[in-house]
Amino acid sequence: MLTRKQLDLLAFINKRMQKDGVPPSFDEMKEALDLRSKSGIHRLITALEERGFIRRLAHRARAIEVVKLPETLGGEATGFTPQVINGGKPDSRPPAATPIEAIHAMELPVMGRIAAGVPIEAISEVSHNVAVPGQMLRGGGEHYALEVKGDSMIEAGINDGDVVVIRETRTATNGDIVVALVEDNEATLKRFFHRGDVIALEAANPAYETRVLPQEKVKVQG
Amino acid sequence: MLTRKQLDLLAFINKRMQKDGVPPSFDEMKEALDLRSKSGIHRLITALEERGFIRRLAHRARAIEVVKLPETLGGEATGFTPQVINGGKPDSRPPAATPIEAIHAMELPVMGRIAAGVPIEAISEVSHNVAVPGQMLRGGGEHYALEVKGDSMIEAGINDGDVVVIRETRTATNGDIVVALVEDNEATLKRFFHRGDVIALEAANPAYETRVLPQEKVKVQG
DNA sequence: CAAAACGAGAACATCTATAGAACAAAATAA
DNA sequence: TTATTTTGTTCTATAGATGTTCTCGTTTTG
Repeated sequence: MLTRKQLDLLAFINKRMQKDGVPPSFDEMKEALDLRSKSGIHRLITALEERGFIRRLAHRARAIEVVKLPETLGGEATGFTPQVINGGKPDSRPPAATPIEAIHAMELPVMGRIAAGVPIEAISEVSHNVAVPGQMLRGGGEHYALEVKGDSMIEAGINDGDVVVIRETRTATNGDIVVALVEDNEATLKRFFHRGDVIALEAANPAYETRVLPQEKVKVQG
Repeated sequence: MLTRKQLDLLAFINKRMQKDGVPPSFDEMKEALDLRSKSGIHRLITALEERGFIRRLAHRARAIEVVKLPETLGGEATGFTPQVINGGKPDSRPPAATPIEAIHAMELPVMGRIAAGVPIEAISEVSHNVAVPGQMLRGGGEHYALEVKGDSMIEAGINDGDVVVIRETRTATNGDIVVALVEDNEATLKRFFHRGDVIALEAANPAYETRVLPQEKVKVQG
């Protein structure tokens, strides 16, 4: 797939990206490959682009991005034996090279933990961030993330330790799973129901009871 | 992808966002990069926007948002253990050789559906892609995604309709959740146990039985 | 509302970077 | 070996990146 020089160059670019965060210029690549002219680099770059290993923005300085790496540079190194599967079974192994196409994703702050079962103290500080695909952030508004403590929502597919993405809002409709602030000091993750003038917070686990609270004591947070 | 200045500016903006919660003004950026004019900043900002690293509202003060960070600034935090279902041994490949760790998210092909309960036909074609945060992909190797059909793994947090991320491998240790190919024509998602010279595939749902099969009839796929 | 803060962008100069033609030598494949 | 591809070089033309100064609207805020 790649010639020696092309591989060398790709390895160099990749190394520089890892180290500096900035792709090398043609001149720097020239130095690295011990050439006396940038023109050769230009051809190698073109070849790499043509083969899909790098991507570039035309006419932009240093606008190089490594898209995939060949196996020999570390995409895959294990010694598993590729088995031949018969019977018309499509071999579903992904292509040899590792696609690392970046997509639209955002960092969301994990604000702390929230109880899915027993309410714990209200939302506290930011602990760290998680990357979340853009698709999860539809609908506008501010989003944040919480780590779930407890198992009351287990039947809704939310388990202890899961990180949930919350869209900030003050309103909810029946059946929504919401972060509710109860009496201004307990945050809890429950399913929301409006019954007359009270609000029911129901867990998705029979082991927990539904809590019914006066409207004014419940604040929907997300 | 980015030039030095662009990277510096992006890093500065990001830092300020983390610290103050408010993006810096052009003047503040000007100071930070030791320029005498905001105009240069304006151009850098434009370049960053063009490359998709920041997003802006035109004609709004400080209306800058960092959308993504290049690998090297990787705010990629720790702690979050994603519910990645992958079979296979821990992988000790050096980070530098594993580019996918550095990427925030990538598209994985959903290769089809897999039975968590009753085995269905083996893995078939690519249906679509899903975005997966880079953190789920650590450990090197090839990854792909499968949509889960059935509910046998429900107690492991894997429900009907979930999309699981699979890391391709041929080996597994006891207790791993694996995609197993049984008798070359049924793919199934189960917990893997090696018992003497037979292999047990156990569902995480009491309603399903553990299947015990001769070693040679089971092939671990991921 | 009005002053202060802020952002958009034109114009100019300087330096760096990329594009690519042209030709020769070396490596590889047929 | 011959044909083809890959490499190495030199040179030139264009274009991008950056720094600077100034001007002109808009937005924020007291």
